[in-house]
Amino acid sequence: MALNKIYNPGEVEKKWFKFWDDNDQFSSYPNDKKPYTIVIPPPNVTGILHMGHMLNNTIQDILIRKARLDGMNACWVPGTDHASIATEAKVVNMLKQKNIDKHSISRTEFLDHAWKWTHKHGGIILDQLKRIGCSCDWNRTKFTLDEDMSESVIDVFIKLYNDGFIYREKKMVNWDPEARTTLSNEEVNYKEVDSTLYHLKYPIKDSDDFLVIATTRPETIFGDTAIAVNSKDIRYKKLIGKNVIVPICNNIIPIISSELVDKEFGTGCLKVTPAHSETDFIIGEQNDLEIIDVFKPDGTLNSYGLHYEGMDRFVVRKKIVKELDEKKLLVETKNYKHNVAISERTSCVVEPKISTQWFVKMKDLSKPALESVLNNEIKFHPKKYVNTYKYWMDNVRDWNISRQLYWGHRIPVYYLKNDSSKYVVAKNIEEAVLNFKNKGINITIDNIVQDNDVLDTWFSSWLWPISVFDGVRNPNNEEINYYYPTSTVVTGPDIIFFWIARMVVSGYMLKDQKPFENVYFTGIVRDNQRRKMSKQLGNSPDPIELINKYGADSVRIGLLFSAPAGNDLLFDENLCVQGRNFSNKIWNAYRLIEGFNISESSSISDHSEKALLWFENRLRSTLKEINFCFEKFRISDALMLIYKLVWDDFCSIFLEIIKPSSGESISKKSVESTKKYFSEILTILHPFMPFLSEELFSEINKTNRSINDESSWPKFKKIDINLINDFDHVIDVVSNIRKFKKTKNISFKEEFMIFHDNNIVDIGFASVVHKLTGCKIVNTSKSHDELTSVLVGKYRYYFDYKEEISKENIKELEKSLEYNLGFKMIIEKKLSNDKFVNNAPENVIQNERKKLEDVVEKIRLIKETLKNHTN
RNA sequence: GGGCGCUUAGCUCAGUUGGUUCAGAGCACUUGGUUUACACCCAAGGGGUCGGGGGUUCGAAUCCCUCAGCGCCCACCA
Repeated sequence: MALNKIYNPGEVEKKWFKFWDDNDQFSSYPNDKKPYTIVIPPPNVTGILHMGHMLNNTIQDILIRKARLDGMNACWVPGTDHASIATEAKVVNMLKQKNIDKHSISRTEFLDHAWKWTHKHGGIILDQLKRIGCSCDWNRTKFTLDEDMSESVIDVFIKLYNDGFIYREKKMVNWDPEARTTLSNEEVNYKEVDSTLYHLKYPIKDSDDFLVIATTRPETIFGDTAIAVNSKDIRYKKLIGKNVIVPICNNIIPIISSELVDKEFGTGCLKVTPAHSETDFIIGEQNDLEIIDVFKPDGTLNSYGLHYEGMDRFVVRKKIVKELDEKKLLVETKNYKHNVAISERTSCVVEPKISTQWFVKMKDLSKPALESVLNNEIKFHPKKYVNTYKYWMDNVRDWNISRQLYWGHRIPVYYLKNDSSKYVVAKNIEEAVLNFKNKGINITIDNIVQDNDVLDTWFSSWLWPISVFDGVRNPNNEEINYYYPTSTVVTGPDIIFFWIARMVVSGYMLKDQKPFENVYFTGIVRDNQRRKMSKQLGNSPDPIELINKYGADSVRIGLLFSAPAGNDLLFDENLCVQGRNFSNKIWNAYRLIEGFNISESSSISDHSEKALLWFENRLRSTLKEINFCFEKFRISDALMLIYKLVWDDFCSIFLEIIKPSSGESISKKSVESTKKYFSEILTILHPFMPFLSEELFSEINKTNRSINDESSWPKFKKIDINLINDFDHVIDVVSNIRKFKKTKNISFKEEFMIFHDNNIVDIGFASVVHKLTGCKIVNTSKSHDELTSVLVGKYRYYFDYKEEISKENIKELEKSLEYNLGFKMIIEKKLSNDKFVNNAPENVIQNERKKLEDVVEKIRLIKETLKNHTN
């Protein structure tokens, strides 16, 4: 059957994924082999694949497939995350389009919609991961809201509460008015914006005088409960204790002193709004001020806002400035740059708010987690992120884990209906009744109510490496004991605090063991202008479309061609083209090998035999480097080594040498050995290009089994150094002859004789060189004196060339002589320098001496040649 | 404001302990080429004061200081 000139990945990929799946190739069970475990960073259940996923999961697949070939029990656990706030936002939007307001329906109704949504859109991403070729143990697929996973989450909450690590407190928290929930500090980003600093007059009571305060938030004046000045500020010292009248609402509030006020900022007077600023809250506590919250949960003003009630905070800001201006209470406005808190999920401006929430005490829990990273028990790749990690751990703050959402794990706390200050923590409502009873409160189910809030998504994610093996509920089951700690986790540095740090904390907390040995941080995928990929810019390609266009293998390696760990990746579709070209190159190598006309009788030629040995050495030495790269998690370097091994060494040199001339046959032994090497190459290639390698491996070996069954990662054997030098020498000669022909303007086809006095002719040198240069090489019977001679590179060639050596050639030689003389002087100078001879290491001095000898010899040869031709 | 990191060819990046093999790779580019695996190919070629300046050393892309530019993280003053 004639093979297509171009590799066609579509059918091949479908066929092999089905094969892997049908044969349960990626299933893993505890056995006596060494485990290699990766838990997937679970993508959002309703998400779709983007380039970041593609990169991240390709790397995981490479590591897993490599481990599998290394003979380990490779287990990659897939799954999805319920992504509480993100998914809830999507469902809310969907409902909005149907004209349904989330707050007009019950919790149960909402959850109904959410589950329907999840069932409809969920799991798409898992199928997309299969298209990439991900060799997960698909039977293990988990979802963070699965019953067992949820139970684990609740168990951990209860355990932490009982151990005193979870508490409930009224604190200043971040409030997302759009999602109407609190956020953890990690979910808030800051963005610099151009804003305005308003200077407002506050009349002093029983006086004609007034104070001027500076604020960016005039809409919060209804919550002002004091004006604070610095006690050292002589301007205002005598006013402390007096009262001022808040504009518009006419509240009477005191002027107090606080060290927290910066004299230099604004006017030196701070309006204190304890409900809406962290600093103000502290000042409020110190001075026992009233806390007036002026906002409703959705960010509109409540009844404290008087005639502004029900209007949005930003609308009110504009209107109130206008009103103040009309009342001549606006002194001036100044342009001002400052940072605004933005919700990571909804991108709306976060409001500081006083609220009662559940928190995890992090300080003590973090201690072992910090140590394990600092003492390299857990290794970060690249290392630089250790610093980031350390800083966060050193300054870790308590973790707000409650969210005012429906979609998630509901907080297992039960309150008395008529007195919410009395509560118990329990697995379910029946247990809650019992727990109340133990506290001496006898009530029935009807009198208690469960906390309405759910837990932060990350409160389930941080258990992931343990809970997927059921290690929370059954701490000593066979699976957790076998697979935990896991080997490597692959993720982006953006979730180092959200996820990585917390997994380490929970690992030590629950298992007294690290959760993983290595953390591989990928970079962010950007476009070729360094812009982040985004839907708005339209610069984010759909990985599935790319796969359809180029094939999964090509996109995989295309992404990896420029992705060192931790560096951002600048994606360009041309990388996929390069990947596709590489796929095709390999495909055509296969076509060549498959099309050989094999002769049963002929014995292997000298040069083929030599080439085979040379390539074997080349393969081994490259393999050594590749293994080193894998140890260091230098995945793209490993790929580049294979790329060059295949393209340059195997195709351009090895195959060119052994392939017979047209119509001629090739020895059976050559073909068999070639196929053996090709199989090994395919095996090494397999983690990177699983589909193509499987296809060609099965074709070349006439098997219908997988690489994983038939082959293993090739062993590194000792290299024959002499052989490499020997053959590399041939390649040097070839390249020099090509260079020479170029300078002499001799076409490839034009044959001429080269006489070489090197004894390597007997290893098939002549025919190899002929094949690669078109030059015929003969052992000369003439004495060298009779021939023209030229130095090309570091070799000396004797040519029986029609043309006499020209004046130009002589010029070149003279130039070379000058250069070498100059070089000789430098070395001589160096060697006569006492400082150098006394201080430089012996081997360096020896090298310099050797260099000098070489140059002297070179000069001698040039002089000789010049003499021959001037005579 | 605090911290971390980066600056090497047109682009993306290697460069481990300062020393032969250090100025490299891939891509892009230029030139030439279809000889039956592959034009998704082959061959050849151009290119860089290693961000600037100073220092240590016999010797610096590599170590130190300094300046400039860029990126990231953390905190966040109304």
